[in-house]
Amino acid sequence: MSDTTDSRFDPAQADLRWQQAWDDAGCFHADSDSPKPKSYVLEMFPYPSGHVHMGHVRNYTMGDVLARYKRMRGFEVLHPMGWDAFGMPAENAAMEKNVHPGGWTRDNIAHMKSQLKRIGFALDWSREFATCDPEYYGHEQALFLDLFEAGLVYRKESEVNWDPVDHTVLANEQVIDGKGWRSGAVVEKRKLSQWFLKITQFADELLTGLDTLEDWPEKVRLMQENWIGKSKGLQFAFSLSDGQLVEVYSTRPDTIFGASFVAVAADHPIAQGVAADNPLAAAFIEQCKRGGTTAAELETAEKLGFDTGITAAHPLDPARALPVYIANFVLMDYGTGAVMGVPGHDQRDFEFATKYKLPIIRVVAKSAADADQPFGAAAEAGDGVIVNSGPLDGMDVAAAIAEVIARAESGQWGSGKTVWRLRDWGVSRQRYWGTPIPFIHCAACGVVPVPKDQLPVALPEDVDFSIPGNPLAHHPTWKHTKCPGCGGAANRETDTLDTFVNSSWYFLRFASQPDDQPFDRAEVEKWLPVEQYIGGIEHAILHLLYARFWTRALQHIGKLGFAEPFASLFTQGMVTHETYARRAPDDGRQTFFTPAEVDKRGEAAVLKADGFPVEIGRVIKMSKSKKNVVDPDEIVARYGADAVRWFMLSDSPPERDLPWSEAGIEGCWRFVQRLWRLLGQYDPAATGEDKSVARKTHQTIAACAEDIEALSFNKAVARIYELTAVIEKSVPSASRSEAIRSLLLLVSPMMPHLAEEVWSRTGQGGLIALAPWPHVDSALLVDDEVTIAVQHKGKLRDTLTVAKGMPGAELEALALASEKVQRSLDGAEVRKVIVVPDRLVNIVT
RNA sequence: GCUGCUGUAGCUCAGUGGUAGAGCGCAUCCUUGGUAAGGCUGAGGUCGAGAGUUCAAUUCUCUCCAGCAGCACCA
Repeated sequence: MSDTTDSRFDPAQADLRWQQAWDDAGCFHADSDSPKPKSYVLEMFPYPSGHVHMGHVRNYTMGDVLARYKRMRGFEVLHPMGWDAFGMPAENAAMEKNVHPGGWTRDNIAHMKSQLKRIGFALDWSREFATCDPEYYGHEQALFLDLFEAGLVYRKESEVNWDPVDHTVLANEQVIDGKGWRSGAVVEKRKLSQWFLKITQFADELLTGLDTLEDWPEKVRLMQENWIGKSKGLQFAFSLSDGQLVEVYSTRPDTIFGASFVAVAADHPIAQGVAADNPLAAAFIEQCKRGGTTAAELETAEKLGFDTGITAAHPLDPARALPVYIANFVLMDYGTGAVMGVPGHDQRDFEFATKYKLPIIRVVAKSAADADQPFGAAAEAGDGVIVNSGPLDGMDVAAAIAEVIARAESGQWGSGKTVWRLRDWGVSRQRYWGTPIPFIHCAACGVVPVPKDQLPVALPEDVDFSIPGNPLAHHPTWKHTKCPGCGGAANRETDTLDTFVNSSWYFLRFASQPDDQPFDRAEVEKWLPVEQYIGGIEHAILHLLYARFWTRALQHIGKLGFAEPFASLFTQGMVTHETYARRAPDDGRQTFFTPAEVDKRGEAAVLKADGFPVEIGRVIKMSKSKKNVVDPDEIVARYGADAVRWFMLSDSPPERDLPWSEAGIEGCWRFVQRLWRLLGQYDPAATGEDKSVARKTHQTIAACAEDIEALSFNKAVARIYELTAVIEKSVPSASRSEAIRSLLLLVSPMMPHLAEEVWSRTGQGGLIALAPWPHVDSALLVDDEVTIAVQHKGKLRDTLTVAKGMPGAELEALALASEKVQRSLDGAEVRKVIVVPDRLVNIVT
């Protein structure tokens, strides 16, 4: 019966053979001209750090299962791979190991590619590229020039976040708690001329566009919404006693009659002006600047102010003069850098007013009768009716806001304004290993774009990393060139582009890669938008917002016909592992050990080297510093690609973290072998029907399809376990053989090597990678017999097995006739019987 | 502080207005020619807590508790 003579599946033999067979057959080559419906499955491309880690394996396994499944369903699938190859680590390696960033990156790519191939991913490697390829970044330079012509690129002097360790500028979002996201160094402020992309021009579109992204996680949409940070309010000016004007912004102009002071930021011009001839004010400003910026420090920081002695006239009650303070809690870079203080209805203002004994005026109350209710220990920021506000009294908050804005506009002392938290995207980096910004600085002509026929502006190969700062800037010859305008001597721009620019359009280049332009619009539009994009939640804001912006910008200049690149987004969880450590007895510092150095004995663990116990710590994301990493190469070498792939899909829902464990991978390995034995029993000659097996088979096929389409791989896995158990317990029949064949097809996207091996040994033609998904007989999806629960006093007393659809009256009679039920009733009077057909009978006494 | 997510077997998770499930782990036993293994059987649950709606709530509603994540002097 069995054609599989080997008693065990040997991945070391099979994996490589089938990977070669797929390559030879060109199975995963995506044909842009195919008449089939198209599906673009994309995982976020990796940075070539040198090693594939478990997080990559999980990410790419998910995409791979989906891609293989889609192909089985008759789609022409684009599932590409490439390399996000520019960035700091290559330069760090260059400095530390005295290698060239390009060579280091190329070596890493070669190694990681071989690792990915060993896991058997169904990728179209013919479309592979690295963002450090001059062809790629040359096209990127061309796109950058296009955006420049469209007015979406500009240069301005701005205060920047300077990382003193990396010697580079950081975007706001790359500064975390005042420190560089990569170096961890405390960031300094510097003024530099920088290149910017006008992302703010699309702020509203990027915000409203989120509503169209129904297949994105709610969480990610919310994070982007917060990041864009739209707020509506009134911007207006106070006339000051010294003759100046100060602009303030408020989202609650309805509370304007509750204002009891004006506060400006320490670096506001008014504050600077006061400080110029008041040493006390200058000292206070210095004190503000020393204040910490971490969340914890801000939480506990006391609200502090300095009374400038200046007063501001209230625009709706000119008799009132409000004191003007310099305050440590007002930020210069949001709104106008100055606020009106309304202590009654803003917690910060409340704390400030309490400290400096300023009036706290109630202007919003539960009802008009509560107009003089005293405040408790906090401000009241909620809704209500306006009181103590002259012409606004009796209005609700929304009406009062509209009224104040209308009065400000007609009185010409202010106007309604929308303020965004989002800033333009500073893309200049003072580094070597990035896309050179294609501009030339000419003393006569100014800043001139490099003509497109001179692209790419290629990086020089000979660079010196021994001097701190930008190697491009101190290269002896590279920057010297001729001005395209006047032909005179000129200098190249030595800044390079933020690497997030590289990843803002790579998904377009995967779809179409002509030599003479970045992409062909028609071809891109055949594939895009990406049907399913999969990656880590850490890119929820930066990469995904930039890619959305870039796509919209290209649409804006007529290069694309769609606005959103990723129709559906999935953010997968991390791969985690427990940690093993010992604490030094003197200072309590932890020394961590790798899983390989440790022997687990039940709940405890000992160090192999000395046999003494180690502490088992929390289950956290695999990281080098905690040494809780498992190397995919070793695991694949021991268990083969399929067991690892299976582990990545089973147990945890894909959006949640997946705890790696030795026991887990062992279980997967055993299941691979169990399947091997079962699938080898395929016998096309068997006869006879087994309805329950047939039913289970078709139910599983239908459910697995739904699960895979919803990316609920763990559910599909659970159903495959169930079907496996059912088939194992069945006796030979045609139904059983069909079940085995279906099971083989169901597992083939997840365990492709095992599946090919069985497919070939059981004499089925061709490659299973190209076979269609099994057909579902919908007649077999419903059971024709059902089990009915019989309850009395809320407890189960008996079950009945009856034909599906039996009428309620018959069920009731059968239930009451049950011996077990009669025993439970014990002669009690039946008051009511609830019958739910095909489900249960409940007898109430 | 605000927002979101999650609480079901020892672990990781399915599931449902009506009989509480799977895999792993654990225990007993069998096999020792599928053997760095295979199999039988079994134990194990206040479905986070409380209240409400209902004949019936793990499921629906409300309140609370715990854990995780993101955001945050954003005016």
